Amino acid sequence: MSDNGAVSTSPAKSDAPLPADQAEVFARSFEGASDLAALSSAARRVLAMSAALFYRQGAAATSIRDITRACGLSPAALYNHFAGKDEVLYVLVCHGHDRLERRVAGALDGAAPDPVAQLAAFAHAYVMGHLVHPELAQLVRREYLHLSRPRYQEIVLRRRRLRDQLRELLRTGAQSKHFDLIDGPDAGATRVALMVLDMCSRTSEWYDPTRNEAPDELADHYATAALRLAGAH
Amino acid sequence: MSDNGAVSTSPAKSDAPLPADQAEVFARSFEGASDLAALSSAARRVLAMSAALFYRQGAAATSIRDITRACGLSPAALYNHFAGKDEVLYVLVCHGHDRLERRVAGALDGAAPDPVAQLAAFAHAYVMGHLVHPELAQLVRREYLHLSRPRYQEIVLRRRRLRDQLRELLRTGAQSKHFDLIDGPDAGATRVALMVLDMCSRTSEWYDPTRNEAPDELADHYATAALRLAGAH
DNA sequence: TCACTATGTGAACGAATGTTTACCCGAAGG
DNA sequence: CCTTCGGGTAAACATTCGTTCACATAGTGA
Repeated sequence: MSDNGAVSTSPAKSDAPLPADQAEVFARSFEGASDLAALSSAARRVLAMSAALFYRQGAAATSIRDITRACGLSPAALYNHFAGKDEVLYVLVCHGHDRLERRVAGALDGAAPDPVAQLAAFAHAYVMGHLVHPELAQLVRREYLHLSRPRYQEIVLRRRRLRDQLRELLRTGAQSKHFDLIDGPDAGATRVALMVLDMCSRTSEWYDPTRNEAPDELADHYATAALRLAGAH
Repeated sequence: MSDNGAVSTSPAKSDAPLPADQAEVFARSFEGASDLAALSSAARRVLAMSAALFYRQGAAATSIRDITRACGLSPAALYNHFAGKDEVLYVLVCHGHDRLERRVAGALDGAAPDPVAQLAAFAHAYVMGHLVHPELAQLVRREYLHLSRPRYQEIVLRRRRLRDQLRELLRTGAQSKHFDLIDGPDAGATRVALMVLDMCSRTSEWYDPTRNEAPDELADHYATAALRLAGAH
């Protein structure tokens, strides 16, 4: 159980924006994406509309006919651009992961090399990655579970890599006494890594730009929270 | 985005236990449930099998025929016990919430009245509620989003109540200087409440009783982590 | 001009969906 | 003994699903 009750931007609401409007929100997140640059404009429209519908009602409840109807196309037209629904979802999920991973890597590169600064940079970037396009983050997180088996496993690996990166950061930082993890450096690093990732990633579920502070302000709070969790000094 | 990569008990795996075996796991969580006591044994079998299948492949991807076939029944038999699939899911989700809410309320009652003890008790009970039957917790959390509109809203309210309880606890504790919240007592309480709930509730996603420590040991760690987040002294 | 490719269409495919209907049986109660 | 009824069935309901097929149209490069 769990969400939290902080439901503001929640799915399947009657007062939610129309799919067409929301599709544009997703389309904006496509700008400058290397993987998506090769796609035709029609394919990108299908992708954006799929994202809006997947976000609104879940990929399982969204039919190909839903997608193509919203695009003003016939169902068969989708197959000119994608092999099927699973591939559409896969492209979206990959896009979301690309964004996040690039952002985190960039932040770690740009920060001072000491563990405390690195942890703060990681948490900050990780939260930012969930707040600049919260809808995309939610979509990815909820729907990657329903990918076909091989694609699902590929995504699991990508997620695991990110977690291992954070855990290693915490472990070495604990050994050099920059952190005071609740448990030892080993078990503690794993646990705290999960705490930080879980806590930060959920921000996309309730974040509402009209009611909450600016993304980087909120990300600052989460970065200092991560330092508290790690017992940084 | 977000899960974390700590996927151990994850859904839709080929090496996952058979639905029949897993149904028994869910059935064990039904014991002593007041709401479910009135149900016939056949209804409980349907419920347990539904839980196993919902957990394994999602409620949207589980057909009534799937459920009844696994129970050795005809599709029509389900309608002797439930109004439809939505009601089956609703009963399961309510059951999960009942368990958690009762556990948290009991823990708060049994703990010392000072804010620090209350917060620790809340976090401990909240984590325990997610670890004694992690499958049920995962099921509830993933699938309540797909309930019919009115039932979905009812569940949202129940979740919000729990969050408000924790926020109030943090707010008054901050005013009495027991906590040092990152922000002021107001904005800080909301934020820290979300951090604690989000962090704790995700435990059910990766917890594996064969690889991790005992539930109450892990809950202890999360309780002290919550105290760190709140800046308790 | 001609072939080609990209992008679209309508119609159909078989399979699966949630649900309803009419019917059946075995046990409990008067 | 006969009725009632909870719990079960088979069969059919109208939809919807993802996908494929044969075909149309438009622009492009040779």
